[in-house]
Amino acid sequence: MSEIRVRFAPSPTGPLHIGGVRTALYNFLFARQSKGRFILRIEDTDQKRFVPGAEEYILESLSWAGLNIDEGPVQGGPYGPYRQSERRDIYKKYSEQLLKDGHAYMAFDTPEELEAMRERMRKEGNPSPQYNAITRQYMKNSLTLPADEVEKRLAAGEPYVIRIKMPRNEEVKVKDLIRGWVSFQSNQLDDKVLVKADGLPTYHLANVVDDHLMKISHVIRGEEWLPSTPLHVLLYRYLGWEESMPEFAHLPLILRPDGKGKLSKRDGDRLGIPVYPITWKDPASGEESMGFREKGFFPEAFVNMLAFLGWNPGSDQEIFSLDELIKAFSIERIGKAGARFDIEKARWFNQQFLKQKDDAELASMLRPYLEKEGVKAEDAYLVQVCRLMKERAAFIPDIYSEGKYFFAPVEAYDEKIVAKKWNDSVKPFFTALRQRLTDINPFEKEEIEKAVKSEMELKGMKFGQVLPVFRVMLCGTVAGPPIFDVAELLGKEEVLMRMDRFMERYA
RNA sequence: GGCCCCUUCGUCUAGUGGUUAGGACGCAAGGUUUUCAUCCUUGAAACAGGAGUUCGAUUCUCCUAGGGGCUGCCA
Repeated sequence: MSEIRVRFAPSPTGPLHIGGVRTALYNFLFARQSKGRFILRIEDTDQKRFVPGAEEYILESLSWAGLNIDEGPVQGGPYGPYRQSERRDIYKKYSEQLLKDGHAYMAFDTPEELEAMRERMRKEGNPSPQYNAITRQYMKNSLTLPADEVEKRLAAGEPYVIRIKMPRNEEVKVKDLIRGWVSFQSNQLDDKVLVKADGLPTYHLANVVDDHLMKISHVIRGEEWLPSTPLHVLLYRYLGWEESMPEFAHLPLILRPDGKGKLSKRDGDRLGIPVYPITWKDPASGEESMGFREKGFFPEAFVNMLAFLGWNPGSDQEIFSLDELIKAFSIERIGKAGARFDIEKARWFNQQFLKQKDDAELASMLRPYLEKEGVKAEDAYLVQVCRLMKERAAFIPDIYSEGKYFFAPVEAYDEKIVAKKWNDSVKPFFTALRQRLTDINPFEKEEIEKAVKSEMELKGMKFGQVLPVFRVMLCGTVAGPPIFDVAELLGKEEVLMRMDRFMERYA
């Protein structure tokens, strides 16, 4: 069996969204499990849509997700260059071959003329006019123009495009690994532009030529490409490569969480959910869209979540490391239907990974967030905070946002609890407790608990009367880790200060 | 509009010509926890509709509906 070689071929027209990352992921998993090669090819044949920084963004996103590239523009490889704009000359040879063999022709129609033709046909009731076997007869191309006229135009340097000459009445069958055989009628297809007036190929030609030259064995891409696959099959045939044509697998799309349509940037803005792997700042508008990374997602969780959007292992296991995914992945188990992205499930995945991390690791991951907030804390202290908070967090930043009281004095007290529980019968209790705590050395949770309990007994009070108040004094809220743990970690001095502050305020 | 793809709980999905249609997220209830969270238990929740094939269809076929994609000198 020949080597498995797959490619991820984005165009650098903006940030990758999670559908793109998932496509990259499936390619990557397939390559790794079959000991094949994972190739990155930048499809930048449309210079008009080039967005600065997009290629770097793609690279960084893949790298963050742990999808290491074997061959690509940065790492090179035996079939480079891996940027289509640098392969200009390569395509020329093949477009000329198609021309020579009569499978393609030159068309001199200006964009205006094309638009006029379409407008005319729309008026005649054709909602999507095509440049095809019928209409090409009325257009300016090397099929309709006299040979000398063509020569003249060429000599004059008149711009032209090269179009495929779509055959009539042919059935073109596409074998898709996910959907089985899909067949198309060539009459329904149009004479797609293969080479643009600027001399660069369109996706269709470049993609077929490169996949062949780069010895791609499997084309795993989004479902939006299925309708143009018959065109690609024809191109392989006309170029004489049908025997070694890659296998195709068209992935179902990722749909938006609510409503209709596929996931888009607007959904992210509207629903406050990330749609990009890492934060993207639009160079034109300066607008920033937050990424999964910046939201606090672990790359492992992100990848795990993504893998399950359209694929499943056929077992009950849901938590997978990248290596486990590589072992378990199979194209056969990719679903056919579009998958709706669910932020709640994504959150759950992240929480599962967070729970697995040890306290020190969490602490070092939390550190950058604290620095951003201007919060200082000792390493050992941070580790302890993580130990107490990790059961309560789904994301690293939650450890801070849900546990600010570990790093700063309480700003706001839960007034409902204060109103309900802070009364004249508990006030003396805390005055006495404060005194008892003063004498505890070392200030450890068992001793603190003992002090609280014995004072409770003395005053004949119940946990429910006392503990919520103690908690609000120290944390401001009734939610949080076991209160004696919190007290110990805060330390005697801080605990006493917070008690004083509270009692003064609500005296 | 045309072409193509798709359709199991709200969501991600498993599954089979005869099953109590399974799991996960979320939701609800209960338990554990002095709180919150975790954890445990339980519950509600689905085969789009209609024909046909069949002793029997969620499963196979067709039709309908719904959803999605494509329909550019974009990818």
